[in-house]
Amino acid sequence: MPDKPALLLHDTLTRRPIPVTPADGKRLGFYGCGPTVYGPAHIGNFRTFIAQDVFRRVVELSGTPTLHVRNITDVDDKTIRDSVKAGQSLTDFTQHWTKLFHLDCAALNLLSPHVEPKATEHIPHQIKMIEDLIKRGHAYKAGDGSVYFRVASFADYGKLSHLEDRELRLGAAQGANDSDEYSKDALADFALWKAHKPEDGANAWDSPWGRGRPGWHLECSAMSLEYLGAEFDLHSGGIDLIFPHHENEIAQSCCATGGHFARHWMHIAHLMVDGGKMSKSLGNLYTLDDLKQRGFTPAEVRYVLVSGHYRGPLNFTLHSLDAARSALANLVKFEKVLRDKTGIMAPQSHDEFVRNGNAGIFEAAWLALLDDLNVPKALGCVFGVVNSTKVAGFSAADAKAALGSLHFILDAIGIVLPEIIAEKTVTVPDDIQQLAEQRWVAKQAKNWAAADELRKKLEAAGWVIKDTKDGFEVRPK
RNA sequence: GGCGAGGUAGCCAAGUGGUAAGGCAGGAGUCUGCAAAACUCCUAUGCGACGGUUCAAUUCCGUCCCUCGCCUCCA
Repeated sequence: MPDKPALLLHDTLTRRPIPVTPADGKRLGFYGCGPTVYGPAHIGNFRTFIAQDVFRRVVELSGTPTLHVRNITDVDDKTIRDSVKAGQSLTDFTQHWTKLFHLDCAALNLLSPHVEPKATEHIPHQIKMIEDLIKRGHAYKAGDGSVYFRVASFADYGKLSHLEDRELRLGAAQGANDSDEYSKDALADFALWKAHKPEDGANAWDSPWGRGRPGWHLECSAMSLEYLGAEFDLHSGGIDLIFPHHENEIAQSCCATGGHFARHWMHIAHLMVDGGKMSKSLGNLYTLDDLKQRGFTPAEVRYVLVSGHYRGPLNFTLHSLDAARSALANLVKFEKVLRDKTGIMAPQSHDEFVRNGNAGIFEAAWLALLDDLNVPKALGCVFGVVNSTKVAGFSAADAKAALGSLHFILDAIGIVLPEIIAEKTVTVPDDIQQLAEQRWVAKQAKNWAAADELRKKLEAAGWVIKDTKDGFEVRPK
């Protein structure tokens, strides 16, 4: 592949754009922190997963295969608490929400990770890592049977989040009585293994330190090691995970393996709603189902979530979904005009266009994607091309090339055009059809008053008439 | 208090040391009996405020105001 430009991606650690390349020169291994499955994921969660999805698509379309690992967190305080509340086993409870998560992912056109490991299925891996950390002097067992990571033992701690002298701040940040933390040597130390507590119920595993369960951060370290190795190409997640989650992962992994862990860090900014933060109490925390119930499609939701740069906050509003619908409709129209020009009547397989595709007339949009995944700029470029392209002068071959390029760029962003509305068959009730025909007759007779009267009647019934060259169409309003 | 992100038209949102992409919404026109569609065109002397550097700043620097995130288990 001659001089394919690599994706330039901002790196959280060095705070500058760095070309994304696989260390082994073949396949790019990356880990994305997945959901904690204790309820429906909200659109803020999906903003992150969609950004990771676009990342993967761009890398793959630029010619580099990926190995995508995204975990399922199926054991932590909340999953335990809520499964107990629901009277279900932890497994049943988390499987339920995992299933729903997968449905949402599919609806939003997210590529499935190649590996999707669950925390509960990697307890031995996590125990092994704790043992290594104790052996190397980075962890210690506390009086209550919990095991903690000794932050002071890792000189690079804080490098990712750029937090300095954290110890000094901890007094202020720490709640007055945190009974969970009494046995730690230092406030900054964090749990690798949490000793069993009564409220954990049956959710405990045997370990060299007694029954208990792994700490949250550990699963990602253990599972990334298992599937990607001690060092891998990129790690990503929501911006809020920088500290402490990713900082702790780095500490654990580097100290346990002696490797350097992730080479590149990508973090996605938060989604805001109506100019403010999303929160349950404000009633502005939307799930995909919420929006579907309001009549919006997952494609529209994806369009909105992708329409702001991943490193900046994005303001979500219901109105933006309306805007997305119109914008998508315009893309559909453009696509149809091109398709008509090619003479291809039936919708072709999306893959067929993409497979041999290249950015072509959408080169500028593709370059925007390669420059730190600038999707909003790319979309601007796409519409610029759509507006300025005179398809009328195209040959069938031109149209086919343009069609392939359009699908290539849309595929990179993960946009799937909705079914063309005009092609949907709608059953028109007989009485409506009759009225429409009466109007047509009146129109032919140039009886405008009667024709308009009938049009009004139809509109009142919820139907709209559109005259065409040599006939008319009746459609639901 | 520390670290970070951001404040660009009615709404959403790119971008640049040389005079503001794109989407939505809105407006005008052509064409249609009307309507729809289609096509054409228009819509920020302005980029939070105030200073500074510069021939030139929305873009660089400084101060300030506001919003949002993180500061031990929130994407």
